[in-house]
Amino acid sequence: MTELPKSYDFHDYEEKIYRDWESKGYFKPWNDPNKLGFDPTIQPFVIVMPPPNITGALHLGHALFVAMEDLIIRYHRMKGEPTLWVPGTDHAGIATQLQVEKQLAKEGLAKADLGREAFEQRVWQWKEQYGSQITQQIRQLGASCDWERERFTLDPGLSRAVREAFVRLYEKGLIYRGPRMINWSPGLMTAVSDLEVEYSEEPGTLYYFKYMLADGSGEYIPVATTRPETILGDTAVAVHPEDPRYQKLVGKQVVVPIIGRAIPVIADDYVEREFGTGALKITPGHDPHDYEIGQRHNLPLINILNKDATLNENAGPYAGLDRFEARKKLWEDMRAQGLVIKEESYMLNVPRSMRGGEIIEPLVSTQWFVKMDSLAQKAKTAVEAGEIIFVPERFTKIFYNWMDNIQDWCISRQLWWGHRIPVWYCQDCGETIVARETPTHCPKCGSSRLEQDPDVLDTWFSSGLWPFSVFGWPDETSDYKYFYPTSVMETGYDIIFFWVARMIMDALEFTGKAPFHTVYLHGIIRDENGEKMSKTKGNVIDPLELMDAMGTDALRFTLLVGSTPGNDMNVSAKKVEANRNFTNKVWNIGRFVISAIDRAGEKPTTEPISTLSDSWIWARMKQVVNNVNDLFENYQFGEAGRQIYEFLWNDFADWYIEISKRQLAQGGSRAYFTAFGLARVLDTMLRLLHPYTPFVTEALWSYLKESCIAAGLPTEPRSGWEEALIVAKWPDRYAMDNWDEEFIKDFSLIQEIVRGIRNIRSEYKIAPARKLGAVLVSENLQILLESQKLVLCDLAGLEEEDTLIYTRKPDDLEGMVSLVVNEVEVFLNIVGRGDDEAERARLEKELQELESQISRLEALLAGPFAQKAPAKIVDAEREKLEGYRVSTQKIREQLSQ
RNA sequence: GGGUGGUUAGCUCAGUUGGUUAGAGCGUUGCGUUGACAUCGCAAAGGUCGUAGGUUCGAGUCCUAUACCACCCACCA
Repeated sequence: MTELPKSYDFHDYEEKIYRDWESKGYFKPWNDPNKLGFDPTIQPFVIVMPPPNITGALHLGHALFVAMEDLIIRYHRMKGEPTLWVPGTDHAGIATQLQVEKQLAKEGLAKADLGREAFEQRVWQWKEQYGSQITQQIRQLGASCDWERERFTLDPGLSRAVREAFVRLYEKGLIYRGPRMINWSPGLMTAVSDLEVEYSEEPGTLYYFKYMLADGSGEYIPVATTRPETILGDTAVAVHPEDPRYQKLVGKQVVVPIIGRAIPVIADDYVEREFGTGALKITPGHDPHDYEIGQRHNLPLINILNKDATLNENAGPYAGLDRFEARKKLWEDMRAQGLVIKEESYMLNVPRSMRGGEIIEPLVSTQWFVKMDSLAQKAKTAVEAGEIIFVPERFTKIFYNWMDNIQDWCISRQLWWGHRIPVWYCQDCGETIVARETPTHCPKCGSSRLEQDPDVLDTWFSSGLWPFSVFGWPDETSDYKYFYPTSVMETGYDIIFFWVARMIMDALEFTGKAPFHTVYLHGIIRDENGEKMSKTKGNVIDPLELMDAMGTDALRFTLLVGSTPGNDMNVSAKKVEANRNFTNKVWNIGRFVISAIDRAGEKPTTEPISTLSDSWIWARMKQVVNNVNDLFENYQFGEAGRQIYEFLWNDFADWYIEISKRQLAQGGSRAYFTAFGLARVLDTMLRLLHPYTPFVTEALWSYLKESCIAAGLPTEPRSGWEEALIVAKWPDRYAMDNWDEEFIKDFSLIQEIVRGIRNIRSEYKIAPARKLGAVLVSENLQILLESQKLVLCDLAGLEEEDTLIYTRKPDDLEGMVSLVVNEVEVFLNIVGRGDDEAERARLEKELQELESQISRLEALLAGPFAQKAPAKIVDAEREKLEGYRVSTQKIREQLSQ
């Protein structure tokens, strides 16, 4: 006998259940290449977890992907596939370095005080201390991943993979080093990639000024700029070749304000004649377009910025000033010299660093780059060939678009935390050595004076290798051979370019295989008003708090059911609360079922004929199982969850359990088989629900199992109880029989009658406890009604002895309240009901509604619909019309009495 | 400038081969402790599915145009 507490207290179960799962090894694939009896022919199901940053405290975005992946993993595990989910964390170069620098700052230290080695050590310390926090929180979410295979992007093995990848790309000529225009982050003091720059619209100024001709004629070319300080780096002024205003000036020299350098006027058709003054100052050192123009015209390139965005010695009198100070000062000086024409307010698109938020400066710098076009084309081809599909599909186009316009990727970062670039420079002969392992001497001159490139690689360089580096690549390990390529990549659409695209390119390049066959993309989580959550807005919802207050299952269910693939999702505590109620509902369904089983008694020798209710709930359950299977195969987890929820609450709890109470009270074989039926439905539904709410289902299922065994209930068609729900068999599709539909149809009629009677009771304010007498009349359904009399009485509050069922209307119905459901007439004996007028009005209203439906259907069936629509659809409408007609006629009769 | 998503009940959202009275949760209103559940039950109110055209026997669902919101890509000084 199991007595469960009245409400589900998740605190009692979550931690314990998780520990139990893990200790029993359920998170590990049952078919493992490192174990005896391994069968390589069985296809595994594999997900590699998008590694969260070690800096991260768990946020709802993590909670969403963990819940989603865990759902997919649990589903496949229950289907019996060897299932592996590889967890891990990312070293997150910039983010982590900043975090540690912040910590140092509190001690009054800068990283330079420590020096590189000590600083790196400090970061490792930090990682030891805080890096496990996030994985601990992921456990709390119920993630059933194989923690023995946990990886970190800076692990020795994965670092080796990074060097291997770098060297291979270099040897193929796909990695090169050179001066290029890059995005420089003065705050972070490093180069960043194009993807790490965000543009924000901000009000600013367009400055108009004079570029005086060098010939002293006093003539000038008017030029406009948004960044006056870059004037100091100008090496030409460009005009459109066919611009009549300036044509004659092409080839002449003009003078750079203040510093007096003479530069040429050139012609280039990049210049738009209509924009600004039609003349463009060219700063090849600090503008991507100017850089290209400079290349075309062989212009010199002047860098005016230091790494911290102060001006350097090329800025003459402004050297040492911050870029914005210099802008102000220079403009004042130019005004004093009469070079200023005007200022105009102007909407700027300011490039800002995604991380630090400060303004990015484009400048020319020597960095390492990956040549992308050939990699991208290969990736695109693979997707076109269907080797990888995106869910939802629309992201395929976005993917192609990026691949077609891809730029080379700047991969070097001027940071200390990350994968050091595996390149050494000979201090004697200047040779560049690119190697997998640290070289001892220069292969060219033999010198041992080698210095490694000080830079590290973009964090995403190692992330791109993740799907295979976690399995030991470049070694052909047994894990790599069995588990790679993986199955599904589940992640947010916001990192398609950063990560998904690069994984695909890298995998094809290095392993020759697509790294996964499906990319499932989820959306971004927002607050209840659709705004992005941010600390400054103060609208951040902490998943840990939610879990603590409402339970992990409630949070998971909310995230899983509230989202549609690829769409953003608004989350509020209210929603989680609603699902907390659902977990409690499930708990109480279990509580009821288990107590029924405990009282089931001895197995009787004969099995009674199933009631309509029994057949109905079973048929409905089969429908749900089949739907859920279909939906899962199409990644429609939200809809599947909703159907499970609806079935459990609205069909099973609200109707069937209520009905079962009477069946249980009847005792004997009826009670026994009712309990058995309850157990079977609950067992099946817990299986379906488990991937969503693993804890409450696991807890309940073990009680259910215990009770069933104690009661000696059979488990067929299964041969016995599994060890635990997490490894229990997933419900396969059922074959639906045509009588299933009949059960559902018949039962719906009973439901409609019950609802109709309840409705009237409510209208007439009849106390729920008060039983009513009733007369039911139906020519054709009398047998069905008779068989369901008890159900009707129980659910609609009718007095059993005063409830009569006829095929013909008796005469003594005077003064009873009536209603019509299809061809069934119901007369309720309501003493002390309202006046006849009100009753008349009610019937007339109903009649009106029916008549409008009838005329609608008559018109429909008289039109071309009858000829053109499929016969099945037309017949259904005809049948409906017939039903309405019968009902109308009955109401008319009642009105005429 | 190019592209994507959204616009459905007071609020937050479902609605995948177009099928004919459009669904849920929350909120609202009225009743209520029958052998699990007040984290509950019963009943009810509430929507011309952004707008305008079109295709079709039939459109929330497909096509065209358009408005507004959000986002992505590109970045004309």
